[in-house]
Parts: sequence; C-alpha cells; structure tokens
Amino acid sequence: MLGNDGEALPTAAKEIPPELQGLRMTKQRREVYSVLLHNRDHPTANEVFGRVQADMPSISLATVYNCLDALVDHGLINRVNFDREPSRFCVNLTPHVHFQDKKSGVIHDLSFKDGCQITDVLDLPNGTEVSELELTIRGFLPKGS
Amino acid sequence: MLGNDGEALPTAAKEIPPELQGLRMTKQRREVYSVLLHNRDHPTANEVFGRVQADMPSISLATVYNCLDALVDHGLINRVNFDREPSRFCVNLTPHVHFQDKKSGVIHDLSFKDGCQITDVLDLPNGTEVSELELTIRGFLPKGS
DNA sequence: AGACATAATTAGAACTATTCTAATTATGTT
DNA sequence: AACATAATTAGAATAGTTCTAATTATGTCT
Repeated sequence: MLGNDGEALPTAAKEIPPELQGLRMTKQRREVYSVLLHNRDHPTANEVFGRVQADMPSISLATVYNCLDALVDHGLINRVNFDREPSRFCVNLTPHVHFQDKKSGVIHDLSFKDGCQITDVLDLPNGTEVSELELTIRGFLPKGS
Repeated sequence: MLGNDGEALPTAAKEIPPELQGLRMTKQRREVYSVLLHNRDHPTANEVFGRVQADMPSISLATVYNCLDALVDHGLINRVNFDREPSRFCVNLTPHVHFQDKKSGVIHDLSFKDGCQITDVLDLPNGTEVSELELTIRGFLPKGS
C-alpha cells in the first residue's frame, strides 16, 4: 500500500545508536526498531506487527504496541498522526513534517527551508515554550516528483 | 475542564452566515452550530452533546456526530485533532493553528504573522498543491498571558 | 552460577471514539 | 395532501488502542 522512499539504509540490529541507553533492548524491541529502520514508509502498529511476525512469529500485537511506546518514550522514533487515523511511526529524528500525497498515499518527510522553523511564521506570545509540535499536510505533488 | 477565551460572541441562531446554502438547516444542526458559536472552547462531540441536551434533551449522540460532520463538510466549522484524542470542533474559519497550554488545558487559536503562511518555511517541491494542513502545538504560555 | 527483584511479554478482555444499520420522522416539493 | 428524499434516532458494530493478570525474561547481587 505505502511505498518506500528508497533512501540508503543501515542494516540495523548491529547498528542501533547510543540513544538506547536506559532502554532495555529486548529481542522484541530490537526487532520492532529494526523493521522501522529497514522500511521507512511510516507503518501503522498493525503493519509493524505484520512485518515483525516474519522474523518472530510468536510476538503479540500488545508487545508491538508496548515496544513502539517504549521507543517513542526514549526518543528513538516518532509517532505520526494524520487526523484520527491509526498512528504511524517514523525513525527520522531530524526536525520535519509529514506530507501525504493524495494520489499515491505515500507519506513523505518534508524539511524546513534553511534556517527556518515553523514558529518563525506564527504569532506566539513572547516567552512561549513549545513542547510538542505536529504538522501534517495532505495534497498533490507535482507530476513526476 | 477547558476554559473559554472570553471573546465577544454573536448571539447565534439568528445570525447564521450564508455559507449555510446547500445545507438543510434542521433544528438539531442549528442547535449544534449555536452551541459551538456560543462557547468557542473547542469542545469534543461528547461535550457538544452535553451542551445541546440542555436545550434539546431528546437529541441523540449519533445526531450530534451527524450534525458535526455535516457542518464540517459544508465548511462552517473545522475539526481539530490533537494526536489521537477525540476530535474537537472550532468555528473559527480564518487561517489559524491550535496551541494547547499544558498548564490549563485550554486550546488557543494562533494566527500567522502578517503576510506569512506555513508553506513559507517548508521545502515543498515546486507546484505542490496543499489540500489540507493541520498544525497543533502543545506547550506553556508565559506567566500572565 | 544461583537467587532475587524487577521489568517485559503475552493472550485475551475491555475500553472508547466513532460509524453503521434499519426504522421512524421530518422536510421541501409537486 | 401526497410524495420523494433526507435527517434523526437507538442501538449494535467496529477499530484502534489500552488494560489485566499470568508468565517469562533480564540484570544484579552474592
């Protein structure tokens, strides 16, 4: 259903980054994280479940939810919400927003223009502390992108 | 739970704007819309249900959902989603984003700086057509705003 | 290594916001 | 008034997610 952006990807498992400190890296969490690293198409929990089952048929859906929560809590992945659709998960930790192409359904990560952030264009009271910010866009990409 | 921003508000019912063309204005839809106009605190469907029941005890929750959907479809109100929490509803039709103060829980409408829009700071491919865009922010307002 | 405390996993039940179904009622039109 | 159509309603159904309680794994301390 959803495609893959096709970037070069690390081979995971062996290359799990140091943010993992403080998170008990169980087989299940490693596998969930690895699945997310290998196919960065913003899968839902259920899609992750399906992919993990290929390597680990005995895992339960509850565990997938638990693992995803743990990874989000430790800042290794992000949760992405479009409206009230099922949450999706994203390993891209750089500041970005999400754009879903209405033709293909593919979700793309969109960066900011150099040196820009969203709050540059917003009328925020001086001294406001932003803790969480989520921007989702749907639309049509130009032909041939 | 949620407060009211305290703006001057029209008395509704009598002052329903012309966008209503094409929408059959039933007692229930009028009442739902009127409730939203009178207290602009971004209530959930369930909160709207509770408020409408004061004037119209026989209304059903399904009708409230139907009415909200109809009003959204006709562009009279907007649906607001924070994560996967219950949808909230907003009569403000001007371009704005939503900020929830983590201290009070109150949701504020935030405007753009003069002449700015979000896409100004985003790296969108040239010719991208944006159909829907939602930005939600959570954080802390400075003391005494 | 063995024993212990703690945390993670699991299956399944439970929960909640929302949507659906089918029957009834209201609306606007001829 | 009669008709066709759309809206309302109660309640059942659905779907994503969370909870519960039992089991298993993990890391630590001796």
